[in-house]
Amino acid sequence: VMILRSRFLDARRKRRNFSKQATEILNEYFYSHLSNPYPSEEAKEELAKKCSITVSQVSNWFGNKRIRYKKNIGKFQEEANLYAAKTAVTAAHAVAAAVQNNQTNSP
Amino acid sequence: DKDPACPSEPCPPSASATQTFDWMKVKRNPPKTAKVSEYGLLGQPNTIRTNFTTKQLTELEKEFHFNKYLTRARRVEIAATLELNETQVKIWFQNRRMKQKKREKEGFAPPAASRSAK
DNA sequence: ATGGCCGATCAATCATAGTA
DNA sequence: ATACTATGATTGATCGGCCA
Repeated sequence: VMILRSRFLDARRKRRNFSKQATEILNEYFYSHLSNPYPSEEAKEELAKKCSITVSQVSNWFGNKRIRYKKNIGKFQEEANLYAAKTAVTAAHAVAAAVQNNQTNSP
Repeated sequence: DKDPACPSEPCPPSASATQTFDWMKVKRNPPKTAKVSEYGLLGQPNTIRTNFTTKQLTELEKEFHFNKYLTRARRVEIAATLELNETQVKIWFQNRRMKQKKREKEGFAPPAASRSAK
């Protein structure tokens, strides 16, 4: 038991939580792509830059987020709605623009 | 990115019915770290993640620095010596190579100056 | 058709940061 | 200081795609 513990003597485990803004950006992406929260390599690089973290960290974040989210969807419902509403604003603009552009849609 | 968006958003009053997408249903098959030959009875000799001992890891690491890739013969030899499956040794090397590549890519300490200061 | 490798991901766990 | 929870990282192993 204690033998197995030695493997984790790596000092590299000095975790530092990401900044609030970074988490904000990551969550925004996650919830606005909830149907498929798998950012492409390019998207990861972009997120990494915006969050000032590495691409690997972005991957870790999404990996952990996805697993933990599906493990207990209910626990994230509140957070999900929060970001859903936040991104809804942006979406609304796009929709509004689209609607205006071709409002010739009638049943 | 795609936009299968909402052809018809039937979300009445309730709320943003955050549905259950496929990725949330994904389930991985349990590890088949076979070695069941001995036990014809119990169904799971080891269906869980193997914890390599320090000794095994040390040996694997040493071999890795000698050769990044294994030959069939070497794999058999190491597997026998460390009491692991050839598959486990093979997989360990693959993961090790990935880890190596990842380190070369961003192997230095990122400044990352940020304190959440919640 | 077969088997190894790659790249991405999963899933469980470790160790620490943050919160009560 | 104490107990518990949130979260970043690590890693054995799986999944799908590609190639010899």
